[in-house]
Amino acid sequence: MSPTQTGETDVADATGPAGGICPPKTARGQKTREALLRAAEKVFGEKGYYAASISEITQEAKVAMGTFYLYFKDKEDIFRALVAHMLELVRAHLRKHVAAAETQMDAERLGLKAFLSFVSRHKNLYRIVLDSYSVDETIYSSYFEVFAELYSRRLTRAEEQGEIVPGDAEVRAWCLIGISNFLGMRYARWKRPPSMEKVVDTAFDLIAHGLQPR
Amino acid sequence: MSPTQTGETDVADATGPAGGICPPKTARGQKTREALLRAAEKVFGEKGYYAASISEITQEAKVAMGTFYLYFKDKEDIFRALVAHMLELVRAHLRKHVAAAETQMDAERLGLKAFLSFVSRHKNLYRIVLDSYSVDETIYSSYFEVFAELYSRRLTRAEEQGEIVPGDAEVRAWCLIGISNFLGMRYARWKRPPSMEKVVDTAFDLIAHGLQPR
Amino acid sequence: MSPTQTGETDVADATGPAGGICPPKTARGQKTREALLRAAEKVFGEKGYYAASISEITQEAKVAMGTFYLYFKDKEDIFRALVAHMLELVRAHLRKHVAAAETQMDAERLGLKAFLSFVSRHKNLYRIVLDSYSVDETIYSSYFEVFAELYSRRLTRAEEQGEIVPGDAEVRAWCLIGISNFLGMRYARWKRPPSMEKVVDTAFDLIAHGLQPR
Amino acid sequence: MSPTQTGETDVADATGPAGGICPPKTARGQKTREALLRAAEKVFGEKGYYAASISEITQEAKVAMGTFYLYFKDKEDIFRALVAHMLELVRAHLRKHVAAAETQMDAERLGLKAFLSFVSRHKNLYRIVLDSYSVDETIYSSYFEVFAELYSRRLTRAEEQGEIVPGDAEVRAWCLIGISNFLGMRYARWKRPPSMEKVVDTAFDLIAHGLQPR
DNA sequence: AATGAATGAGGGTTCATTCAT
DNA sequence: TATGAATGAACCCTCATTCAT
Repeated sequence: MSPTQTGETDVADATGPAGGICPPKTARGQKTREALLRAAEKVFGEKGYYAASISEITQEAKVAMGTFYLYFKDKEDIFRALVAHMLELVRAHLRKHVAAAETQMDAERLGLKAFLSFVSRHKNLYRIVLDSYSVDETIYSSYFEVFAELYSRRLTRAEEQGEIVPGDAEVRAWCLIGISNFLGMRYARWKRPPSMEKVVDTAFDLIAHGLQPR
Repeated sequence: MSPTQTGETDVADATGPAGGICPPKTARGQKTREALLRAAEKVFGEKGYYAASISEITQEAKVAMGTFYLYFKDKEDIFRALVAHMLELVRAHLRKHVAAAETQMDAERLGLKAFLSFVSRHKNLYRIVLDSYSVDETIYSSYFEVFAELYSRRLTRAEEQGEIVPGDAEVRAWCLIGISNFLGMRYARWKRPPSMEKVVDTAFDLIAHGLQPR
Repeated sequence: MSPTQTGETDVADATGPAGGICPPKTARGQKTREALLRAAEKVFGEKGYYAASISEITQEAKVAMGTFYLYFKDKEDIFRALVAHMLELVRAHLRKHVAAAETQMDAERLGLKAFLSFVSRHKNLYRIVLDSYSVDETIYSSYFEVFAELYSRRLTRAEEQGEIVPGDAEVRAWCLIGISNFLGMRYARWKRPPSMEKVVDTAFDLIAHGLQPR
Repeated sequence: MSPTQTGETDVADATGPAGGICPPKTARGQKTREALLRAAEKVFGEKGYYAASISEITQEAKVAMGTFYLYFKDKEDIFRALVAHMLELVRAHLRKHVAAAETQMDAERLGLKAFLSFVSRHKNLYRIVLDSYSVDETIYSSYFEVFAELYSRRLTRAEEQGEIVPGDAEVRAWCLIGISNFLGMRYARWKRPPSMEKVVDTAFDLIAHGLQPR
């Protein structure tokens, strides 16, 4: 799954002799751009957006400083591209693990579990997502909005199929996001972490009974 | 409720003109320190930690740059003090509104509502709490840990009194924090915000049924 | 031997509401001034003129910052007073130890030894003397000029009394100062320091034979 | 003789835009670095280490402030490099003038003279060497240790060849350094400077007779 | 005589971005 | 396409000195 280029497309008004950043035209250029994104994930993830410097990224990617600006407009641009990229990774991961679900609530359960397994392996994702709030509140919001819509759709469907008791899908969606988000964030950092099974069971029990028809 | 001085006490070895930060010895000094904290709340809240400069804070507080360093070691120090201060505010607000509750679940409901009303009036709290993650992950964590303990205790008590079905109190606590946190964060920014009544009802319904004995 | 007040007397043009620094009139004031000088010796000696701050001195002396300016015009003023004070100490020490000498060359020998013993007990003297060069070259020069005159007079007398071969007293004086100064500076810091006896013997042998009539 | 890079090599862990100070990779970079060192010699020499500011140095070198940090870690770093550079200059000068000497004591005489001629043309060297003491005592010490070894070796050889009476070479070395150092320092600043011939003759007479076999 | 809060100019340092090659 | 030197605005922080009490 290649990284999207959200950042660049937003800046049609880019000025400058070279006419702004354009997607790489050669295979070599493609390689360089990807190396920069990979480096950005590492550096932003480890040090945070503000503590990280572009030169650290270029060093990590083993290119010269000037090269950076051939592919990204500025520091924020690469960060946006990175967040979009990470979002894609999460969604792909969830899609894969939820595919086998037979009911909406089953999907919910599998999704929760998949999410926990994802973040426990990508702890840096959190640093990046949270940093996005200080960079530009809308990046942060849009990140979660993607999930809000996903959850809303699922809840609506579940309601239609009589799996759950009727209720405001949007509010419930935010509740579910809140649950998985906090569990995910805490899971990796727990003092004495309970087994993932147990976490998922406890949380899903709450959710399932909270929503089930009565 | 006066702001705690977490930050400063950690740095007894600080060097500086006056031999490091020392608590103000006169009433005038106390006033100045508080003015700086108030200014910091405004500036950090509006612009975010990294975009804010110390000189903005001192200008807002109407003191000279150097005065800042009489009371705080650096930008991070005042930020820590501020987070601690805000945490106190939230807790005091919750304490007040939950006092009247007769059952634990009643307390849960009142607390959720109180939290939403608090954050809808202190939108800056969010920016500050989220920024704390980039400043120092542990500030962020410790902020939520306070609530985790509060919720855990309440859930344990509820379980003892037969109000809810048995289950892991810690995991459930993080679920509840996730819910109130995300609802709080979204509530102020909702496109077409539903009434707070409705949000609280929907969320509490989920929680109450999710936990109730069966 | 009380510290001289070189600094203040040089600044008759001091301006300000209080009409400049005036020597303390009360016994209490005298005490405070001396405490400041003692503190200055410690702080300047340990950290160097530029690394030391006035607040360190006032803290060491256990007085408030403002008090400093009741007794000294500024940082440089107390430093000058301190150098003058130290110079007095050295001279007094030498005077005492040289008193018993019967010949000029005997005085030379005893003086060299006394100087080494003085600096090996007052290592900070060196830091202060050398710092004086960056503060104001003339402080440094005047410090050594005192010794140059002392040596010149002694050499002239020695020559008159036939103890030594005739020669330019001033140049020789600087040679002797150079010798005692460098030995003094090195003595305390020697890797495996030879006995002071040996150092003095070796150096005096060179000097005595270098100057003796032939 | 190019300046050594003592300072920089010590700080491999330096952080910074370009990942710390690295030796210039292009001829242009080399030029700039040298311009900075030349500027530093002028500015430090004229104003002293503490009174000099980095921006003065960069202005003198006609480069932007930021450029400084491409080649030097900080003010102290360039100062160390400068001292090392000056030391090289002195040694080269001495080597050249002493080469013709036939005996060790002849070398001593030529060296003394060469040293005086050097410092009378490079008066700033003194300010720099003396300032080095306040910057870091070890710079100052290491500067003189180079000469101590040089003198020690020469004296040992002289002794072996029967040119001088036996004695502790190290103590004598410090005596000789003291002499040339103080004469050098005073020579340029003498009120009514005696001819250099006379100074050298007087001092060498003292030294030669002080050491000659008897 | 003493206090300690307040001042603010001044300097060091960083780093995103540009530019010449 | 790539390089890496150069830029300079922006900001943090220090500390000698003044001032009100």
